[in-house]
Amino acid sequence: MSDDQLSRVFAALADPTRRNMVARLAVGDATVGELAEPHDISIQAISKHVKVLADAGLVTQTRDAQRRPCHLEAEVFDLMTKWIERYREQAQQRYERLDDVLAEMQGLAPPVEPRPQQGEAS
Amino acid sequence: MSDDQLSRVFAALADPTRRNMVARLAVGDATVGELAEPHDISIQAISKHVKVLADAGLVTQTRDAQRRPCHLEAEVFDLMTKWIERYREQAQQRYERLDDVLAEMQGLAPPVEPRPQQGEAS
DNA sequence: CCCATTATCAACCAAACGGTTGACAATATG
DNA sequence: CATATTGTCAACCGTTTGGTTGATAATGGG
Repeated sequence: MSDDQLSRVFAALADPTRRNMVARLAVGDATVGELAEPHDISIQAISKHVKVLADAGLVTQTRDAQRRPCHLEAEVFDLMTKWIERYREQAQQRYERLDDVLAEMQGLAPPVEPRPQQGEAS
Repeated sequence: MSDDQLSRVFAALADPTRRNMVARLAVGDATVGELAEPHDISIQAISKHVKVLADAGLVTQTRDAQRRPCHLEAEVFDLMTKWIERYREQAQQRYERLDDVLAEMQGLAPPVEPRPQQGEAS
């Protein structure tokens, strides 16, 4: 997967409206109009969202008369998950090693200040 | 995980510079300056990227003299992966059911027409 | 053939984004 | 204390994003 497509996939899923559409499409294929129904925005806006999802490779469209049924492509999810797992695992492993270090330190050197502070309460 | 944070996490990872920083942090904690080094942009820009990652919960910062070491939080990855898996699985299952249907259709009359009616999921 | 339905294209707009530069806060050290 | 180091804040700027409305394409039904 190209870096560029990965960016497009993450960006596509960063919008709650589009995540809703993905959730709907996971249930079954749907036309643009059907995707629009639960939302309070114009069908043109939904059409644009579909285009974003399609450009990311998350959705494909076919034709059925005037309708353009949208279909969710499961493959892209796998590729994205792989990227995530790669770094999650590394970080997790480092964390577990840290646990070992902390366990070893118990009863030895003075304990590290547990929560050294967080500047902002964002 | 709130819808809002999920949006922030996906948005944070949609930027290649930030994904690079995550990759670097997966290897080990790093200061803002260290994170900036491989990139050709100002340290202020990097500082902003760190803030985006922190707001998404992907990174925490502590203090060490003038330095602000950044630490990758593995937990958030799990939560994101869970969201993804939920829909990937549904789509995959539908795909497999479609295979069944196609197999069944060979030499048979079509069963009930699947009516993709409204089905909202958050 | 005309018209209703469905979706896209085009132009526009406000807000957010990713970058810049300049100022300054926080801290260690000569 | 003066200064160097490290990072953040603030203001600004061009581009992208997510929405709008209006026009138009594509198609099927009466």
